[in-house]
Amino acid sequence: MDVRTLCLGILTLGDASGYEIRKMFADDAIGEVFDANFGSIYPALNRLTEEGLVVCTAQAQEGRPDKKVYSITAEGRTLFTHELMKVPARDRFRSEFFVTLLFADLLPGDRVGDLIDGRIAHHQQEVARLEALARQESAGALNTPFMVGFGLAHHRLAVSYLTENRHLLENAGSPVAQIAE
Amino acid sequence: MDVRTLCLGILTLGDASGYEIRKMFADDAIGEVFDANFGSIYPALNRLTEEGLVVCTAQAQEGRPDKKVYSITAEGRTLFTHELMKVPARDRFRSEFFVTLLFADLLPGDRVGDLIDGRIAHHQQEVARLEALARQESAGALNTPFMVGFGLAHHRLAVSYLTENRHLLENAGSPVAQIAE
DNA sequence: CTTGTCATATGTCGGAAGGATATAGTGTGC
DNA sequence: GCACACTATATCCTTCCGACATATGACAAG
Repeated sequence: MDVRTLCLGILTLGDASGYEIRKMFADDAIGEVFDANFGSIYPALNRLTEEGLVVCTAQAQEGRPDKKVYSITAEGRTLFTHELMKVPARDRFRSEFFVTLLFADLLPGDRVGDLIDGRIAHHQQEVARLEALARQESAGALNTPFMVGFGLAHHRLAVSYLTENRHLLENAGSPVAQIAE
Repeated sequence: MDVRTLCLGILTLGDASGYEIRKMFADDAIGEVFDANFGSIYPALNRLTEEGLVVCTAQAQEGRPDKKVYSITAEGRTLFTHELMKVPARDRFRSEFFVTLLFADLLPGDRVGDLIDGRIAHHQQEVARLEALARQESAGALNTPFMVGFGLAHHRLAVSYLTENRHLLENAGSPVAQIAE
């Protein structure tokens, strides 16, 4: 499942421009489970257009630059449905934050605490953002209670895990603490 | 932080071959927070060797093919420490499974349940695997209680979240359920 | 009035890497 | 002897990530 397929999926829910699609990944709950940015979205949309899976209509706007709105074709819908029936590939995850924590004993003593504090704050911001999203009446078709709830559970776990387990790391590089052990 | 940096980090903990490094990503807790496979590990090691950040020693083995063991240089250590002090980039996550669930209403009625069942089973296997890892006396330097605990928390959350919230999806495509609503 | 910032828009480039594939050696089971 | 699994190294091609570029329009600050 590539970004092209994701764009098809999003367009099954309604027409959108490249910029709007990218905003969905950035702001909506779909961004909790899939990441895509301009560098892949625009080439994907261009390719889909060439392949007749979407059609593109240029629109002028007032107070804003012109935009290109993409609509899915019947062929595009068929392909997306077919892709959806495939066995999902395994998840992919990379976190530089956690890799850094893995080598916490190489960091200066207060660096680990700072990193963890900053990270907890980030997750709390995300919780607040998703809670606000959940409260919206017209949150958008991508922000189902299931998806928003998953994002919330995910960020809340991170906060609680870091809070409860930071003690395992925070004295790791401290010679005084190691002498005490 | 790229795979090259990750290889350097792993080699600070001891010499290893490309295959062993890849096995760490596949089997150890580091694989819960960073994904790398042959396609990126070997080019990374070759590049690190060219740049003098690691040195490579070919070793013959009994009962197995020969292997190339990589050792980090002092220059490599310095670079890794320097990289570790950088602000970690944001996490990257993609899950075809959850994307598929996002379009659950396009799936046949029992497909969603099958996907969720299979997914829960997968997470439970991972929990069992990590629990066994946590019980090992010599689990390896990469399998710290913090990292293993994070992986366990993560998979356990997935199981409980899917179990408790699958009802939001499983009647999604059912006309009978929608009439009842 | 000018400059800077932000949001809305589209787009591209170069390097990294993901998945699949290839090859080789060794051992085990049928 | 063949198939399979594990240990090993390696590569290829497609995708995409992060940074960057450009344009339009609105707004704020000096």
